[in-house]
Amino acid sequence: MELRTATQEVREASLGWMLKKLAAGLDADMEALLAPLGLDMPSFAILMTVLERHPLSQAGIAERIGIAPYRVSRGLDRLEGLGYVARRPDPGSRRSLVIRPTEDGASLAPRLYGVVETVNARLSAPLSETERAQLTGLLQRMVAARNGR
Amino acid sequence: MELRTATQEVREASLGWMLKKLAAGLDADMEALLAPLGLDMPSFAILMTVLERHPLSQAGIAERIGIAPYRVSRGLDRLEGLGYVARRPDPGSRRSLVIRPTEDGASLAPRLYGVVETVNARLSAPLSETERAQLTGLLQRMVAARNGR
DNA sequence: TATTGTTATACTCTATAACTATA
DNA sequence: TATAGTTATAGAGTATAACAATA
Repeated sequence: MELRTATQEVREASLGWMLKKLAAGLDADMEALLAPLGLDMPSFAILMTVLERHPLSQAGIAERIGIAPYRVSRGLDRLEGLGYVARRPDPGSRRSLVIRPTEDGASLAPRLYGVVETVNARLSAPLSETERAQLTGLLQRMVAARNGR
Repeated sequence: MELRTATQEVREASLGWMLKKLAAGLDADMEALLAPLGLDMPSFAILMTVLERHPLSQAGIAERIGIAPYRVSRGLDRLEGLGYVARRPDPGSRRSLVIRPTEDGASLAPRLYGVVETVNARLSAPLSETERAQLTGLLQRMVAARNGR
């Protein structure tokens, strides 16, 4: 009985368990907010990257986000269908394409940042400003440590 | 240019982005540690629950973990095949089964907690004891707030 | 021969609901 | 009629690698 209670705490109070729980809730929130824009998570990530870093090749997008090229291809199909980005021939190489946002895509930017902010605000609602900054700092160091391995 | 830098920060320094990043790395770590035991994530969650809370029906497991009954069924197939749990008839109802850990399953407990601890230690390696406690407290409140909605 | 981008294929995961047997 | 558990089926998402065009 004592063991059971202890292990219960080990798991449900563990950093990992809470992190996963929060990340799962976050995904659900994101998807709900993105659906009205016609976006899913991959196309959202691609569109954000294009807005931030254009001009980019598809290979460049794949590398930056860390997803496979074929997924960029599909994501761009969707984004192009929605009129948010354009694939244009690269003057420098006929086997490359240059991806840029359209005007519609660029004008969507504020709503996309709005999604990010909404989701983060909801997440950190129970925290004070100070605590939120604290949390951000701690997480940043954890992410940095992970990337550095 | 100014906009681009700003939005870059908005996204990559956002709580959500970091949370997802850390949770993804955690999953990879977990899977790597569980594979040698013959477990995947669902069967691990089920086994932990059985160890903590037995005796349980399958419906009880499903409800506690928050997964569909058919997934419990499949997870138990795996766990039973490994000899970690046993499905026994419920004396009180012939349509119910009582799930209990076998001796092998029970003796696996320390290794399972070890997995949880390893993963959490790795995650919080860049933090001091104080910071880790701080982080745990903040996350607990965030999880509680989410559950309470 | 290597690279860009696309597509076809297969594989895994998940969900829905159909099914058996109990109650 | 409703419930516990299982299974069949279909659907989404993912990865692998084969492909055409270009360098």
